[in-house]
Amino acid sequence: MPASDGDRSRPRLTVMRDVAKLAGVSHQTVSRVLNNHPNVRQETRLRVLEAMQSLNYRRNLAARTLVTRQSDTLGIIGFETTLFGPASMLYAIESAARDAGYMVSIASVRDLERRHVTEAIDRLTQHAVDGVIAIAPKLTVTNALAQAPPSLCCVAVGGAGEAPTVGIDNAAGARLATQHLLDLGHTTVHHVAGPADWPEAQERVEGWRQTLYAAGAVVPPAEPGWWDAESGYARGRALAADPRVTAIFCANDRIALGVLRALHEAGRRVPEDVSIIGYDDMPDAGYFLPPLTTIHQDFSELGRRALTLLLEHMSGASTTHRVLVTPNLMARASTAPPPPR
Amino acid sequence: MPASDGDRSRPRLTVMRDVAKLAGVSHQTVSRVLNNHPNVRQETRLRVLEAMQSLNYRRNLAARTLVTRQSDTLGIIGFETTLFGPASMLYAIESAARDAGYMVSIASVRDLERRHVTEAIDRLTQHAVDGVIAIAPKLTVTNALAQAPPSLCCVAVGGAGEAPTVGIDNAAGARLATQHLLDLGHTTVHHVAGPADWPEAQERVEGWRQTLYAAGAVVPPAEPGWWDAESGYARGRALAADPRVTAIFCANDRIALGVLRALHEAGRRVPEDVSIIGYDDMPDAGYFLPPLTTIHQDFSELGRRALTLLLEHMSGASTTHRVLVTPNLMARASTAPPPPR
DNA sequence: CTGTGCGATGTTCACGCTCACAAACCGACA
DNA sequence: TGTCGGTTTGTGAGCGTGAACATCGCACAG
Repeated sequence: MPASDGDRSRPRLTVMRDVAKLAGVSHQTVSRVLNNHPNVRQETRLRVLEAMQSLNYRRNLAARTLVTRQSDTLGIIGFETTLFGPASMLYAIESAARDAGYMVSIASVRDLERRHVTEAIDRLTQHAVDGVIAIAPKLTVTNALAQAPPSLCCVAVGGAGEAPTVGIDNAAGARLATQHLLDLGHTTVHHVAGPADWPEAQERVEGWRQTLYAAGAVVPPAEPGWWDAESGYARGRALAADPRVTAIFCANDRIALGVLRALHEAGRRVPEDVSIIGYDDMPDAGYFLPPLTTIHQDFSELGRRALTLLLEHMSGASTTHRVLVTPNLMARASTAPPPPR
Repeated sequence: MPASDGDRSRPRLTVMRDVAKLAGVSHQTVSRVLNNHPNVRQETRLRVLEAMQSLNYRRNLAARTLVTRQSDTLGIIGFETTLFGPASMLYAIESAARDAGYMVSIASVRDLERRHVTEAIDRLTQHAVDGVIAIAPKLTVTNALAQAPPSLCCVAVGGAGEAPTVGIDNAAGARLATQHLLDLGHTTVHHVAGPADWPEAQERVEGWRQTLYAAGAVVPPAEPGWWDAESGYARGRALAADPRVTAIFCANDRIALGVLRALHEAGRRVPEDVSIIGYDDMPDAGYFLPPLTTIHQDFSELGRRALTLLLEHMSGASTTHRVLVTPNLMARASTAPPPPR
């Protein structure tokens, strides 16, 4: 003989109706309590809350999403998230999102071909995210973002382009770095740049160039490279061989590490012979040989700002297009006045 | 006068019924096509697919989740994901998950108090994830995991504990490192350990100790510290002051960086006077001064294994409890035979 | 010619929730 | 006492999908 029906294969989880029955109200009242609707008598509310607690009730978000069409979930499009910068942004965004009551889904992109970005947006859309933040250091991304369905709010972090953007003020950081070296007495500053197709790298080049120009200093050529120590080492060797080089601004700390090694091998001391300044203030930059002067960026602030901007756009309350976070200088031992000539 | 009803506030998105109508079938047939049900005539299938394409139909996953109780989403509990190791694991897991058709939601944990971990599990549960992978370098996490609702499959990455675990074989890595130094002729090897409450750090201590013991070498004391260069620097100064120290195994590369600096300041050359070996092979370890010999870990492999294990457990096909990935040695310039006495 | 079995398709219901609307209730005031 | 404005609560419908069951057509054996 069959047992009482209803307990088939599925475990039969606690739903609103159960809470309602226990509290002696309708399911709608439970819903009201859950959504903090004002028109619920205090006593009723308490009874419902108690019932929820004793049944260990959790509302089914899928059902909620089905009817409200919003998921309280944000999508993040990630790129190169094993690097310190992007990883920090990711973390910062996630933290801010959580504090704002959002869940975060992540869609990493192996390379920045537009196709892959579009596909990532697609996956996120299908999972009904309410908005998207893209860690988007290249133009392809921000532009692909602009082509997302108009109902989907997107914000780009880092880089530049058509979509609303939040970023570190790279030009300002580069100016800070360059000016610091000029102020120490160097007649000019060399630059080891990042990749040419990354806006962040270009903005740093720009800030560096402007500062030199404004100071009436010679602007040496700056050939681009990749973001790693290997690239810094390769170009550092060339710079080390040139005795006129007394100050080098590196597009990031990893590049600086490579340059440091190249100078060391060439027998040029830092900072006595050559001053080096990096960018990022990655962990342990203070323990390089010598400790690296660098530009510090507040990634948590960046994440918070990105989230705020996204929420503003989602609620239609803002049309701000670009938000910049100001970086600051961390002076350490790798910079000093130039050697007496 | 009111316009035709149905187009109220909400944009009225394309649903199965629309596709069905266009293809001249019932919505259920559309559902069958979508789920690759075998019993659909080829011709019908094509007609439906065509209709889906022309309407740009995407199925509503919330509705699907509501009825199937599964979301094709995995949860990741992240800790310290701005560090290289965890960030790499995160990325690797996400990649593997995507290839397996899963979306990934992330819940970062600021600190590893059990309370916070439980809370993270809670958030993920509420969002109906099908399973959880925790980046869990401390016991609190794996144990909290074991307390998750039994219906929720959890796998821990890194560390050890009650839940099924995937990790790098830290003891093996430590043996590799220690043996490498012994083989070079050092009479014993000192160790700068990681935090005492991190299993990964303890396993490294254990592997180091075993190797020394097996070789009949003196086992020096190894006081624990944190994972960063500052900690390495502090303990490096003490070691640098002891002329008997000729070989140091550091629990990770960042610690090694700090030790390197301490030795440098004390005027002890690496590797001529002292050999140093790290752990992690973080990016640019090959550009330290000197390039760091270290233990390399394959994080992608780790991520893939973690996902595989989780899926196996979810399908009930496996009871494997612990999976280990073998690390290998990256010999670079920071290790050499001891100085002649 | 009828019955049987199977593949292809349609019908109906349930998933758990929110929304719109209706009903009940309460005090106030003419 | 009746009506009115407001608050509190209940009822029913519908969100888009998948599962169970019903139906239909057809081939083939008896």
